[in-house]
Amino acid sequence: MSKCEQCIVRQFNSLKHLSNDELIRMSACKTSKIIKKGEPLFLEGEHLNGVFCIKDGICKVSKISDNGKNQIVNLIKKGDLIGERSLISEEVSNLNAVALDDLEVCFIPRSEIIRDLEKNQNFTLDVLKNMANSLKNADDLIVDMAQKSVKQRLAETLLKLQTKFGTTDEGYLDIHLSREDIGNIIGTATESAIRLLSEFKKKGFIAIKGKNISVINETELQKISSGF
Amino acid sequence: MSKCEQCIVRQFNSLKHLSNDELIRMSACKTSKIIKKGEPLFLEGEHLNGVFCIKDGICKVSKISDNGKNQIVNLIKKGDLIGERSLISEEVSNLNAVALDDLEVCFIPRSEIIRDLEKNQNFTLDVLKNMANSLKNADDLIVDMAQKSVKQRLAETLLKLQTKFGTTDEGYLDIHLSREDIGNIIGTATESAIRLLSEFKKKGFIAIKGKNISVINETELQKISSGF
DNA sequence: TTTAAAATATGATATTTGTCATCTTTTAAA
DNA sequence: TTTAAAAGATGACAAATATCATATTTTAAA
Repeated sequence: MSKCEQCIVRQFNSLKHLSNDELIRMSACKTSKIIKKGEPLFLEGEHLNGVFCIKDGICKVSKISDNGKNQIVNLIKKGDLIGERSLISEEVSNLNAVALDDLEVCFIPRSEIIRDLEKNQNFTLDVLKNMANSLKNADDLIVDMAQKSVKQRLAETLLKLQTKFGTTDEGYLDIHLSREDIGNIIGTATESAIRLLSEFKKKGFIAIKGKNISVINETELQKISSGF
Repeated sequence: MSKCEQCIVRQFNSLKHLSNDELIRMSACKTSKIIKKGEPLFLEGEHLNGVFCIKDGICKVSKISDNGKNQIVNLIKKGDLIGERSLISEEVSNLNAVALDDLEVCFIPRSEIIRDLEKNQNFTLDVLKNMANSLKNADDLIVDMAQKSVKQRLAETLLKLQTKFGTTDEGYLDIHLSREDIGNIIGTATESAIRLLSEFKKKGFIAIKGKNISVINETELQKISSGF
């Protein structure tokens, strides 16, 4: 079993504010898991008895609307924590978390996190800062969803994916999404997502090879995203 | 100048966790303001040097999209705090706050709030809980905006307004929104909002008298909201 | 490898929604 | 009160997007 004190991933999230003692205690109670591609980390309505720290892989966070359609609200990657929101609200999860590729996670039990939140002010303040940041991102997304066209949202999403996940040596976005996933991120039918991707490709703004997408003309996508 | 220790509004937000000493210090540094209907409490890009506690009135919180359209992301009422998010992130405001009717607010300087966040764990944890709750609401709104039709969103919004603001003796929603505001909440053109309100009225789901709207058939609106 | 299932692609069409124009009503200022 | 401006209402039309059908390609299981 690996040790939290020596885990590099910790540096990317609020756990970096824990003391050595706290980390040792955490090591003793945490468990590691592998979640296979397509499998859920947790689902809506599920009681999360702790939080997950993503050691490797990407996780899509989504919610089923009243209409029965799936909307991806966030993509979580290596170094992120997930599950704190529900834990802090003392509610069952309001979201689904599903592995986009094979996921390596550590599960930290609820009691341990609560203890740290109550005893370690720096940790709590950092969790608060991250939550504030998530809220800002969510507000921005509300505005985009409400006011931008599907085409604008696709352009914006491609740019955001590039910023968040970077590119491979060949210049492709370092994340593999199905067309359905892309539709579920921008909030449109899969067919519409496919059509617009084809259009962007035909116009030379992007290149596509299967699930590999690369941004060719960032400037043009930026223009489309902001409505010109 | 009124005293925070004796202010009933405090009971509705995180300030209820402050000690008497902390409240006395807050009283000494806070300032009261009246914001006239239509006037901004603060605007996007503005540096908020503190937070506001709403003593009376309703405030619309919005953001201008890249397209130049105004999207209302929240309505804030008596007892709510506003401005903590930007303060915690140490950023300029990402949102506009404009008085929907005459607004009575107290301004609490940044240094005072930061001090309480650093010293009073219960206060911080409550701020965190509220932020977690706001994030959940924001995620729900993202899903609605992305997946529901304008008609569904209008039905849902009317029901939400009733829950949040209640009704007057005559049964009207206890909030006065222009048709433009309603459009800006549900993310549609003012004309579309007007048309759908007329349709709901004609079908007997709601009654309208100027800016007064009352929900007549809650069940039917609920059905529409969830897509039936 | 073979083969069935899933994912991708594209056309045709219907529906939803936005935009623009115009008219009426309400509100607030002179 | 009068009057100009703002808000509300409605029609006509255009644009965006969803839906359904079907074909092709890719993926993964037997």
